[in-house]
Parts: sequence; structure tokens; C-alpha cells
Amino acid sequence: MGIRERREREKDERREEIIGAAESVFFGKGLAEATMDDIAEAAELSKGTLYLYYRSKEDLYLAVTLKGMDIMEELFRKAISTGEPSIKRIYNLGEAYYEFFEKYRNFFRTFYFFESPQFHTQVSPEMLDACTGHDRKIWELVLTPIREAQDEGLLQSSLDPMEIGVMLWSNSNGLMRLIDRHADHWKDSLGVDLFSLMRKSNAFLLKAMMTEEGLKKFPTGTFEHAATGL
Amino acid sequence: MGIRERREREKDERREEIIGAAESVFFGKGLAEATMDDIAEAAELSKGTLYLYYRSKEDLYLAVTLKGMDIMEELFRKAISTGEPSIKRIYNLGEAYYEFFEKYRNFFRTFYFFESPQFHTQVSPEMLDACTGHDRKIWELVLTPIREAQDEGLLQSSLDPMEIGVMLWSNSNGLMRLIDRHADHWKDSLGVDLFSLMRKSNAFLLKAMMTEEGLKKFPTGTFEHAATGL
Amino acid sequence: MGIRERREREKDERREEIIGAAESVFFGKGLAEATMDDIAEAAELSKGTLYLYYRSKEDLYLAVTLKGMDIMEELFRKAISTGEPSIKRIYNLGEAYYEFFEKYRNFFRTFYFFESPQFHTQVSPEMLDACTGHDRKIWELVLTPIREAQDEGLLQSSLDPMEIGVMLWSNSNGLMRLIDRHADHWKDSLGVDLFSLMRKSNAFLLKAMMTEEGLKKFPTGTFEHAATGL
Amino acid sequence: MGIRERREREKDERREEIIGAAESVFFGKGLAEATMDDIAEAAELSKGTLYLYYRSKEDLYLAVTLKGMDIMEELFRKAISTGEPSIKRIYNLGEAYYEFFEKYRNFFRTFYFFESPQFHTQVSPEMLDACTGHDRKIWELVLTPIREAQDEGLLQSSLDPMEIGVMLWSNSNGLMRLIDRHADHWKDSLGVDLFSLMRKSNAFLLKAMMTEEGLKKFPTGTFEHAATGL
DNA sequence: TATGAATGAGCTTTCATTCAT
DNA sequence: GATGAATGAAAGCTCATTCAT
Repeated sequence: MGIRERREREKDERREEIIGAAESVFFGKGLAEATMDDIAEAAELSKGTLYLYYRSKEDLYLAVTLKGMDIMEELFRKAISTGEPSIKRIYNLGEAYYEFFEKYRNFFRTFYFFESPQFHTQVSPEMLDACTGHDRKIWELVLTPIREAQDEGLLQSSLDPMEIGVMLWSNSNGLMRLIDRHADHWKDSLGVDLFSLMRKSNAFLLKAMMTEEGLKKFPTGTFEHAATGL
Repeated sequence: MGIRERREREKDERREEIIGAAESVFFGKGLAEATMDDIAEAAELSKGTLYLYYRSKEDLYLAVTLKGMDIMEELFRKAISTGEPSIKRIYNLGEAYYEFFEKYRNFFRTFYFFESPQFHTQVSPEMLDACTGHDRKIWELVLTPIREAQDEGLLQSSLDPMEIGVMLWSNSNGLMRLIDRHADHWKDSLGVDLFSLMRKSNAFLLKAMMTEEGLKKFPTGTFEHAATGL
Repeated sequence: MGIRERREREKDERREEIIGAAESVFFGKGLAEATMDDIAEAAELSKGTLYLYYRSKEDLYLAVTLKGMDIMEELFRKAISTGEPSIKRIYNLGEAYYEFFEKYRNFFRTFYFFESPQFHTQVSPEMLDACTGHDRKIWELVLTPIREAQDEGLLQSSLDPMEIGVMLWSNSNGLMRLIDRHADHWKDSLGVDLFSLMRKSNAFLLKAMMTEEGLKKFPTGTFEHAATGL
Repeated sequence: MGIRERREREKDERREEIIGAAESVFFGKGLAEATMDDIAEAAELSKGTLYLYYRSKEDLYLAVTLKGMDIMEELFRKAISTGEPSIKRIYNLGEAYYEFFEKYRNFFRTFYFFESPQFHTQVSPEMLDACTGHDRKIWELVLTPIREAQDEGLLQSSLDPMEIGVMLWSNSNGLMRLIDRHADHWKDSLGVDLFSLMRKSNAFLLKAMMTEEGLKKFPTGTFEHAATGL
């Protein structure tokens, strides 16, 4: 058994090495510009070996995406495991998403590809399933505190928990994309601080979804101070 | 004189023919998969001729994008030219955006490219400028009723008009992207109707940005009925 | 008649305009890199018009070459029309060739093409004939003082006049090509002044071809001083 | 270990195969007209493979040039390794150059390209360096007997060895180019035998550069008989 | 398992030349 | 005579993928 296990372990290590190399290349050049030669060189491996581990360039790209999802999941998990009130933990999720966006911008960007349906044809079903599954797992994480908050009567129960999640997520995501593109442009020439805008927008939404009771317990601005470190 | 004019006109027509062909190809295969051969064949023109009118495949793609912006602008212009109250016209804009998304989905998708900065290097400055300029013009349209609504004391004046616009736009856009990907998936397996969710989300946001006076004049739900045709 | 003549004149003028434009383009980019579009633009004429006057790009290139030959012929003609002794006029020819090389370097370079037999297939027979004829005319010029010098017993009569001409020409030409390539390199890193070397080499040759009588009348160094302006 | 060596050897063989194919194509059509498709077909290899071994068509062309330099070097080396007197070995070099020109005319022609500075931009620095280095090596060969002859007082010491080499080389080269173009034309219609003229011209030059002592030991015509096989 | 040489379809782009007006 | 839009063949080069070793 030891032998088989060691082999497995080595194979996993090799996989990670490849992903590491792929990261550096994809992050630097983007999917289209990156070549398998680049990655093989970065991995100090032959091109053929790459294909031993991943079926195609796109599959390998999704492997990187998957790693990004791992990181995100970890951040989300931490965000909801604080023992704090459910509403606060929902708020934490927003901050965690933002942290991911800030610290792991390159991984954030790989999601564009996964989210772009036209590329799904270029990818193996296995890899796509893996991603989809991971995505679902993360959504589960998001739903947990939302459900709790509804059970506690803090969030309107007329809304489906998934709906609440989607609204918050989409709102953040829409602004993050804007930020990712031209944060500087907006700030400099239009005087709009997209970062604070994102928080404001999210707070508006969350408030709109809370019950009267929830708003009484957690009035507007309850968390902002902590979150922004003030 | 007539000659020059006719030539000019023919050239414009040819341009439109090319864009039409490019549309059909790009919409079918996406930018990366589409080839200039495909487009030339669709246009019943030689490849060389294509390059007589557009410098590169990417430029041609942006020409299609530009056409999408034209359509969008037209819809937006109609939305704000109704003589209705400013708040209603803001609401109209959301509906117009949604109409564009629904009816001109393929054009909507071309915006992904324009919004993705890494591709800007592949594009002629002239074309990029044209797009940027058009983008700006559309934003101007959006700002008009927002400013009015603030002047009338219906929208909070603590917010910058641009900020209001961005929040509404991002929120819609984030959800549209989600819908564009997996509307069916969400509806079928998660039971979430993203379309109505988008409206709801936008209504939440708009409400949060209104003044008390505004809310009194236009209570929640004032427009939804009309808009959804109910 | 006046009409026909004016037309002819205008046509010639147009031809010269085209050649002027072609010069500027060919000299800047070389034959291979230059395009008919470039030339048409420089001539402020349409591309089609170019083909009204010249059959092909290569023909047009030879037209420029022909102009170079005109210039060269003029210089040579002046060199041998001084009324000086025949040997001096032979020497003058060398200086004239050198002057051409120095002042009309770009024309000098067009000769490379004409001299390169593999390109002759790309050229109309008419143009080729014109060049060949002009070439011959120039050689006639060169032969005149050589024959005279032989008749006067200054140059060895055992040599064919043409042979003498060829030896002198080849010797100069070989060194000019070297100079054209890397004059600086030779001077800077090898300490060899190719210009003075060319004169020296020619003087050696000429001396070797002179008779004793010739050498008595025109000892080594007779002309150098004048020529170099000292 | 054997494996690596065999691979290395196979790669070298492949390189030579490619060069062989390139030769046949380049010699037949010239650089400009030859296509990589032609060469790939001649080599019975895919076009991609060609680019695995050479960066560009021009690089491949220089590889052929390099082979020509190899041949030339070999001939030159033989010419100066005879144990004969230095002056004779200088003469041998001229004959070797001539032999190269006669037997390897096509290679001789490839030098045109290397000697034409405007093309240097199209070539990889590595290849250019290789050529330049080889060129230098050959010049070293030429200088050896010249220096000896000067040390022995046979060639004038007022001349730089390099200058002597350049004069002889240019003189031969100038005539070779003439011969390469139109040897037949000259012989048939002008009655000039360029080959013998080249020898004569070189002899003149060499004589002019010798000292009195040198001329006493090796009077005019000493070598011609042997060289021409008479 | 790992290699890396070989493939070959496929890409965008260029440009001399033609021809209807 | 002049135009300039249209052509279309061809070119150089790339790169994901395969496969014999």
C-alpha cells in the first residue's frame, strides 16, 4: 500500500507544481496569449507531461480556477465560523468576498472564463463538473447564515435564501468588475470611489431585505466601523 | 458631386454589410473562434476587402460593439423622453437596459470584450476612442433623470449622481451576467427566477436611495405593474 | 500638333513625378519593403495610375535606376570633357565614379538590383533593354580616353581597352561595396581607411597598365594631389 | 548517456537535411521567391519542424551561407598549408577563392545577402554573430601569409596587412560579380575573357605591393603557369 | 512516467494587380 | 486618362496536440 500511496502523493505534488507554473503564466499573459510551451518551461517539465495530467490548456486553466475556489471557500468558511450573530456573519461574507477580490485578484479574474458559457465547449466535462460542484459548495456556505437570519426573523422570510444570496453577490460582483477594469479612471476623472460605493450599495440592499426587528437589533452602520477598521 | 456622394453612400453600405456578416459570425462562434475567412464568406467579399474597411479582426468586433451601443442609446433615449416624472424615467432606464439585454443579447455579450482591458492592446486607438466616446454619451443619458430627481428632492442629494447610476447599473449588470450564463439552471434546479429578482434588487436599491418625500410620492411598487405589463 | 506635344510633355512630367515619388520610397525602404501604395501616396496619385505608366513595381524601380544612370553619365561626360591629357581624364573618371558613389549613394545602390540577374525575370524586356543600352553608352564613355591613351602610347597596347576599363571599374566597385556596407566598422575597429585604400588600389592598377613612357610623363602621384584637393 | 548522444546526433543530421533542402530551394529560386512551404516539401518535413530548427526563413538562409563559409574556409586552409613560400601561398589564396567561386557559385551568391546590411534586421542576432565570427576567422587565414611575406621583406611594409588583403579581395570580388552576371555576354559580344582578366588584375595588384626584393625572387608570372595548369 | 521532436491545420495579414466607372 | 475599390493568392509563422522512444 505504501507504494501506491506514495505514488498518489507524488502525482498530487506534480499536479500542484503544474498548477503553480500555470498560474504564473496565465496570470501574466491571460489564457489566450499563454502557450503550453510557456507553462512547460515554467514547470520545468516537458510539454508532453502536461498532457499527462491535464487534457487541454483550457482544462489546466480551470484547474487554476479551482484553486481559486479553494481559497475563496476557505475565506468564506472563516467568515461564517466566528460564532457571531447571523447578520454579522452575512456581512462578514461580503467582506471576505472583497478580501478575495483584493488579495487574489488574479484568481478572481479566472472566474470570468468559467463564467463565460461559450468556452465551456472547450473543456472536459469532468473538469466542468468539478468546478460546478465546487461552486455549489461555496453557495451552500453562503446560504447558511442567510437561513439562520431568516429563522431568527431578522431577514424577510418572503425572500428565498438563494435569492438573497444572489442579490448580494451580483451586486458586489457587478461593482468588482467595474473596479477591476477602471478603478483609477473612475476615481480620478469621475471622483467616484468604487470601493466605498460597493459597501454602500451592499448595505442598502441588505437593509432592504431585513425585517423591522432585524433593523432594530442591527441598525444601519452597525458593522461598517469594525469592517473598515475604524 | 453626385459621384462622390454616391461613393460615400456605397462605402457606408458596404461597411454595414460587413458588420452584418461579422455579427452573424461573431454571434455564432465568439471572437476567438471566428475567423476572417468566415466573415469574408458570410459577407460574400474577399478577405482583403475586409481589411480595406477594418484594420483587424478585433477592430471589426468593436464595430459590432459600436452598433450595439447605438441600439442601446436609442432605447435609453426613448426611455427618458416620455415626459414622465424623473423617478419613473429612471425606472424606465432599468427596463430599457433589460429590454436591450433580452432582445439584443448577442450585442450585450460583445460588451464583455470592450470591458475587458487586456484586449485593448489588440485594437486601434481610433476604434477604442469611438467606443469610449459612445460609452460616455450613454452615461450622460443615464445621469439626466438622476440629476433631475435629485433637484426635485426625490433622490438623496448626499449621493453623487454618478454613484447612483453606477450602483443601479452594476446591480443590474451583475445579475444579467448570471442570467446570461445559467438562467435555466437557476430556475429549474434552484427555483430562482433571476429576471424578477433583478427587478426586485433594483427596486430595493432605488428605494434605499430615495428621500422620504420621494417615497411618499412614489411608494414601492408604483411602477412595477406597468413595467411588467400587469 | 501643339496639342499632341503638350500631351507628350505632360505625360513626361507625370512620369518624372512618379519617379520622384518612387525614389523617396525606394530609397527609404528598399525594393522589397516598398509598396505601390506607398509610392501612390507619395506621388499623390492613385495606384491605378502608376500602372498606367509602369508595368510593375520592378519596372518602376528600374526607371529609378535609369535616372541614376543619367546622373552617372552626366558626371562621366564632364570628367572626360576637360581637354586634359587622356591619362588625367581616365583618372577623372575614377573620381567621377567616386563622386557618384558619394553623392548619389542611393542610386548607386539601385544598381545592385539591375546587376542581380535573378531579378531580371520580374522585369519587362523593354525596361531591361533601356537599362542595358544606357549601360553600354556609359561604357563607351569610359573607353574613349582609354583608347586615346593607348594611341598615345601611354597605356599598354597589349591590353584590350575594355579590359582596362573593366579592371579599373571592378576594382573600384569591389571596394565601394565594402565601403557601402561597413566603412565605419573597418575604420574604427580595423583601422583601415577604405576610401584612401580605393584610390591607392586604383593607382596601383593604373600604374601597372601604363607604359614606361606613360610612367615617365605621369609619374605616380601626379593626380592624387589635385584630386583630393590638397 | 548513449541516448542523449544519439539524440544530439540525430538532431544534427536533421539540421543538415534541412540545410540540404534549403540549399536546393534557395539556389533554385533565390531568397525572396523561395517559400518555407517549398523547403518543407523538399525536406519532406512539416513546416512547423523547420521553425523548430530555425527561427525564420532568413536565419535558415544564413545557415546555408554558413555552410558556404565552411567550404571556403576549408579551401583557404588548404591553400595556405602547403609549406610553400608565403608569396606563393598568397597566390594560392586567390586561386582558392576563384575555385570557390567556380565550384560553389551558389554559395558564393548567398554571400550577397550576408553582405547586404539592410537584411540584417530580419535575422536573429545569434545567427548573425555566427556568420560574423566565421567571416573573421577566414580573414585571419588570409592575413597569415601576408604578414609572413611582409616579415620576409617581400611585401611592402608601408601597407597594413589588412589593407593588402582588402585590395586583393575587393579586386577579385568586383570581377567575380561581373563574371557572375554576364560572363558570356562579355566574352561573346565584347571579346573579353573575364576569368583571365581577374588573374591579370590580381597579378598587377600583387606586383604593385611587392618590394624590389620580392620582385627579384618572384618575378611576374612565376606562379601563373602552375596555377592555370599550363 | 516522462520526453520532446514532429505535426499540420490554421491563423492574420499583405499587396501587386485588375477593372468598372 | 484617372480612380480606388476589390481581389485572392500567398506568405510567414504559431501552437495545441500526438506518439515513438
